[in-house]
Amino acid sequence: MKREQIKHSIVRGLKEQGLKLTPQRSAVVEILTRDKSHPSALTIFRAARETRPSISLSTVYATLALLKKHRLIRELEFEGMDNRYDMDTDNHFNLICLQCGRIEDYINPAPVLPEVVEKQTGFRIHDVRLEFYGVCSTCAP
Amino acid sequence: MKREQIKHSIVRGLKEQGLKLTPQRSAVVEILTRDKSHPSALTIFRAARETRPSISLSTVYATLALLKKHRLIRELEFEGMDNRYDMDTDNHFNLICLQCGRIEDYINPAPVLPEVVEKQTGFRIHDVRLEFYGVCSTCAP
DNA sequence: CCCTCAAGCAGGAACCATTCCTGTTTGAGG
DNA sequence: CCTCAAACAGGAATGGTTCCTGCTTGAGGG
Ligand SMILES: [Mn+2]
Ligand SMILES: [Mn+2]
Ligand SMILES: [Zn+2]
Ligand SMILES: [Zn+2]
Repeated sequence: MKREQIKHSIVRGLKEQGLKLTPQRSAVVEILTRDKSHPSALTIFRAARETRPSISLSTVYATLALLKKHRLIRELEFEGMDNRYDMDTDNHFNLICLQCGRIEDYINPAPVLPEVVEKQTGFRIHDVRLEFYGVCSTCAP
Repeated sequence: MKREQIKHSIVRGLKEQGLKLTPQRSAVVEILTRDKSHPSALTIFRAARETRPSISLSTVYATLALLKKHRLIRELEFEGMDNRYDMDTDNHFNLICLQCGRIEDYINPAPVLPEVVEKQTGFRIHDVRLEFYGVCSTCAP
C-alpha cells in the first residue's frame, strides 16, 4: 500500500472510532507519513513543534498510543534505541541500520505465511515482526 | 542445534575469549539452557538463587551482557515486557504468547535468506529477528 | 605454600524513555 | 452563547536496566 493511502486509512480509522482528528494528531500522522525512517516519539515531537510549537511530548506519546491501540500504526521496541513507529501495519521486513538508525522497508515477494505456521504449531498468530539488523547502503557504500 | 550442544558452545566461547566460568556464570548458563521459555533477567536471577543464594541481580545482568557482547546469546526487547534471552543465536522464529508470556522456537523449513535480501537491497545484514505474536496452544487449546 | 592483583562480585544509587497525574483548554452539540 | 467530555500541556513518577563502589576470589608467580 502507498504511503498516501495509508495516511488516509489512518485518518479514516480515527473517524470510524469516533475519535477527533485534532491539529496535534494531524501533525503526528503527517510526520509519520512523510518520514520514511520510522521515527521515534522524540523525532516526531521535534518535527511537530515546527508547525505547532505548543505541542507537548505527552501529547505525541498519547497520540501514538491511541493509534497503536486501534492498530493503525505499529510500535517497534529495540535494545538501546528509542521505540520507533511504523505507519505500515502490513507484514513486511524492516531493515534496521545499526549505524545511522534509519529503518527502511523491504517488501518480500514470498513472505512466511502465518497460516502455515498456525497449522504446523497450533499457535494462534496476531502479529508478525520481521527484522534485519545491519548497515544500510548509504552508511557502507 | 540441540540445547546441550549450544550450552557447550557457550562455555567454550567464554573460555576462548579468556573469560572465567565462575559459579555465577555457570548458573546463568545452566538456567538459560534448561528454561525453554526464553527467560527474563529476573526469572534467571530467581532460579539462580536456588542453587547460589548470594548471587545478585547485577551479576545476572552483567553475565547476560557479557554473553551478549560475545554473541553467545541473543537479547530480545519487547513492549511492556522485560527483556528476554535466547540461547540460540541461529536464525529462527520465536513464537511469543501474549497471554502466558512464554516464548517457543519455531524452526522454519524455508526461511528468508539474508543473502537474497542483501543482493536485492545492498543492505549488509548482521542479525535477523523473526517473531510471531499470538496465543500458544496451551493458553488457547 | 603464601602473596599479589586483576577479574569478578554484591549491593545500592542513578538513569531515562515512557507512563501517569492534574489542572486547563477546546470545540461539537444543544 | 453554554455545557461538558475529550483532548492537551507541563511536570512528576515509574521501573527495568545500567552504573558505581568497595569487597572477594582464585590463578599464577615467587
Ligand atoms: Mn516498516
Ligand atoms: Mn528462540
Ligand atoms: Zn545507515
Ligand atoms: Zn501461552
